[in-house]
Amino acid sequence: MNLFTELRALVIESLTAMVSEGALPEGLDFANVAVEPPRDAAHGDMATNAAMVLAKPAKLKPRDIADALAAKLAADPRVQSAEVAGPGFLNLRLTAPVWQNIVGAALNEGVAFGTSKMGQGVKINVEYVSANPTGPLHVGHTRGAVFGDALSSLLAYAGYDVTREYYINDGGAQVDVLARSVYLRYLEAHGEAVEFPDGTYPGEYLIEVGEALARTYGDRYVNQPEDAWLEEFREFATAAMMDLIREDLAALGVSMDVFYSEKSLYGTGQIEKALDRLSAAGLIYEGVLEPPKGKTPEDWEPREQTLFKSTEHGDDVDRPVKKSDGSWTYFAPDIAYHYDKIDRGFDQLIDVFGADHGGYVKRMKAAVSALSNGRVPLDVKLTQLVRLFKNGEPFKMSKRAGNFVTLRDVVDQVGSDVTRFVMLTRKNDAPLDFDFDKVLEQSKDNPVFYVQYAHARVCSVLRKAAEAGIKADDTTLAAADLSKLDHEAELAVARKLAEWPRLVEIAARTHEPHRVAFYLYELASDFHGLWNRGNELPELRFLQEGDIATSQAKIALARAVAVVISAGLGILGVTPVEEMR
RNA sequence: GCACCCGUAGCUCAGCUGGAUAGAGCGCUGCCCUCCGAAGGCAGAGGCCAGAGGUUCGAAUCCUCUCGGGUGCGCCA
Repeated sequence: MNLFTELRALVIESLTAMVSEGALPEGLDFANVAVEPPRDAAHGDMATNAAMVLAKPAKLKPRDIADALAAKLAADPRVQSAEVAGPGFLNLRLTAPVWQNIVGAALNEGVAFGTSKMGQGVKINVEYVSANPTGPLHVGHTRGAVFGDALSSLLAYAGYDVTREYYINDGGAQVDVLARSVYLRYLEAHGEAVEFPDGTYPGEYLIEVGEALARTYGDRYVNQPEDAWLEEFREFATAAMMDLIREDLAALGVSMDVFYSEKSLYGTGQIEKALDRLSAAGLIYEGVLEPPKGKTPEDWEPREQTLFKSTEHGDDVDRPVKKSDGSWTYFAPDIAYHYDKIDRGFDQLIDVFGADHGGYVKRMKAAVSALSNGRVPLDVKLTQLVRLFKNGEPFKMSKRAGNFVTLRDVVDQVGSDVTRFVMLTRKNDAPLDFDFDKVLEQSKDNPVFYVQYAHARVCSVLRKAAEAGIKADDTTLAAADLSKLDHEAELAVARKLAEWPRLVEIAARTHEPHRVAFYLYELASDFHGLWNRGNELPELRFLQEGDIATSQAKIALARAVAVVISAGLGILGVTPVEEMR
């Protein structure tokens, strides 16, 4: 239940009535009429820009429209007052029952309070992580994983039909490198001394893969030429790495709906099919690319290649789909992969990439635009790097994986919940500082703790209520006499709760799950503020001795806060705690 | 050279399809708390939103340019 949507409907209804009464001309477009919380709470509960937006097309003064609209709105039982202010804003104050009902709605609807029909069941595919299957996930992947997962949950909460997908890059040269690397570990398992030349993966995580190969194949491939074992080792190692990656993801609480293999695109005609499609649109040609100005590679020489005319769809230069030896570039299977997503009927696509793939965005959008005739929008979200700290010092770790900090290193140290929350308290395109000590600190300075503490406090109230023999299940609380929530400080918290459904829609529309984390922090802050005021004003305490009805109303408010925190943390993939330890 | 992202308080960062006097935390200053709701609380100072133009009723937000930082730029994915 989105109160802002409801009030906007009231405003539109009133405007429509004004048109039929002749107070406004026919044919006005109300699309830009908004009902939002004012920046300054002193202005009221909600504000609408209707008069300012309509003044020009209606050829009327903003204040005249505002005055007439105010009179209409004031007649609604939900509206306590409607005042014209500033350049033509209409500030609304709503009656206390409106806010009290929000508390009841949160309790009745539970964590579904805040779900939206905005998505209308639109099929949306979110591709994230998609790390090469050559080793364990590192910190950069962790951020992408958390972001993609939270975004997916957010979109599902907002009414979209979401598919979470991982693209396995198992078709390129890097899996051959992987195979050669495990071959060395395989030899090592047979007691040979090996060295890892440049261009191989020296990480210790391959030792057990080599041992497993030794168990499976015995010494059959020792001192055999590469073409004898390469394919088998590649399959084996890739499968092992994907198992590893799945475990890493599971440790973070991420589970994918689809793992899509790049390799599965080869030899099935799918790549050809996608390129034929582009070709039919006249977007494939043989040509020679100009060298990039200012940074010409040493070995640059003009070369004719098969090119995709991505410039027709917004890219800066056309992009090659075939290498000079006639094999596909990495871009070709990616085109086919995205074509397949379109084929599977997705209405919208989202790709989550690391920031180092930023240069890839335009060509991918161009491909999707061309392949879907502009029907399917692709949004590419780039996640910036994570800087690790410990005690304020830059942090490096490098034993198991070679030279990078793994997802496991992070999750094992601070836990999945903390990792996820911290990584979502920053916009995806802003770099993130992650301090192993600070994120575990139990103080107000730590947003993770602060939000969890608010939830725990509510649980504490519920435990105390039980001890006092006060019935406080959600059904009972929802039916409590909420009109007893009449203190301004309590209504302020209810107002914050009313923002939740609206925030969900904004965050989903902008594909920005960090907004959820910031909202939860604000809600927790308001709740802690109310709690603290109970120190000075005993009547604001949640348990009122000897007054069960009032206690239940106040507990209802607290519980509603916990419900929304649970819902929000659920989107972020964080478990709300019942007590702090 | 070109493209993309970023530039907001001393620091780290929010800021809604453009809305009113630009917010939060940390730090700083002051006050309060002698355990029973203080793993603190209240208040205050602190800003040319990198800069300059433009769009309009109105710009941190949209457009153009400049400066500064990051990332990327044909047979690596």
